[in-house]
Amino acid sequence: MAANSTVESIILGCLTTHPMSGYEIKQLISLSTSLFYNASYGSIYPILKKHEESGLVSVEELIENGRFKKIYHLTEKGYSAFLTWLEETPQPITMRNDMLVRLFFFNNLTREKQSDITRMYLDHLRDFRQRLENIAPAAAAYSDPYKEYTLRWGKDFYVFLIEWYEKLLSDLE
Amino acid sequence: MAANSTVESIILGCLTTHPMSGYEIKQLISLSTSLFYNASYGSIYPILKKHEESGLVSVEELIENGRFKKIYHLTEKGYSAFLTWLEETPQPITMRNDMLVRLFFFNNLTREKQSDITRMYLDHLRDFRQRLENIAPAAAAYSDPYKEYTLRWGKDFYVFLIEWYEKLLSDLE
DNA sequence: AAATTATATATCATTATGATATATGGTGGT
DNA sequence: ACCACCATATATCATAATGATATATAATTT
Repeated sequence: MAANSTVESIILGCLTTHPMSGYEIKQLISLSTSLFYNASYGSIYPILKKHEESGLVSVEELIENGRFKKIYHLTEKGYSAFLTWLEETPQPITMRNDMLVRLFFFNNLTREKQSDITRMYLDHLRDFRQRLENIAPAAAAYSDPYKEYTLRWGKDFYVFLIEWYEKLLSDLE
Repeated sequence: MAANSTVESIILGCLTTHPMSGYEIKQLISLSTSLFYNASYGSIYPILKKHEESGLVSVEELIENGRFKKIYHLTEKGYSAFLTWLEETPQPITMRNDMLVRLFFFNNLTREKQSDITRMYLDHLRDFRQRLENIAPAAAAYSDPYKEYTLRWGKDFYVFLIEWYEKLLSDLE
């Protein structure tokens, strides 16, 4: 019923595999969806509290190795709300692409500084792409083809970006 | 001097071409950078006030056709702060990609619903791409190659997305 | 003449980030 | 054995940004 936001739904989605703590949800998001949709502790903990109040999750409080811990379980109502969200029309992409803003105003820089910035950015893109390649084997162990698809998207996107800025750099020189 | 944020710098960047009102800045952003970096009135007006207090812009208040209006001028200090920001290392991309979150959790849907959502999304992408093609002639009139580059990036990105989801759809079917 | 759209500024509740605070358990080095 | 550091774990807060709404007038369309 509840018209959940995307972050609210990601949290429910994480809990579909197994019950976990807020900390583990954050870890999972960082390793998987963060490339295309991130969430901070400052979002996650308040949303978990809200989900509890709405009955979408239930909380199991326990002490593990002497450490206090809250394990969140997805309720039937929570899974139903998640499915309702999942079937909705996807929202358009929004992004914060700092490099493109700089390119937009490149006419204020010398040709040399333009090339410097583009080269620096290409280094970052190549580095990031390599990190995505490195986590590929771990993701393959998921045995969920859709998790692999989203990782594939990330790699394809960074290949697109690298080729695009390589072309830009050669145009500048 | 001032460690400006990207939105703060976009506003300064807009004023490098000619003095304009907050309303005109918003219009300009919507037509140009919004694809890769958007800003709302709720950001723009408070930032303009802040820029005025920092001496990065000066304000000219006037009445045009009986309507009250504030025209913001970039000061030398403002242009200098803009250049300082422009030469900094670009920040990594962050995005909100709702469709990829749904794909990440596609295992919770029937094959038919998966295809429906993907097809709907492809319609949206094709529509959006067409709108980008339509504004191309207007942007060409800028006579600034870097403005054209960023528009080119937008079009290339949407071509990438359309091809990617066409492939996904054929995999699903 | 009426309705709608465009111009123009401003604020507000809500959402989200990034940083910080607090605390304990485990690991590695000397 | 001790210390430093890192991982686990929850929580809050100032700051930032959105999307909506309020207000007002001019211009355009019906």
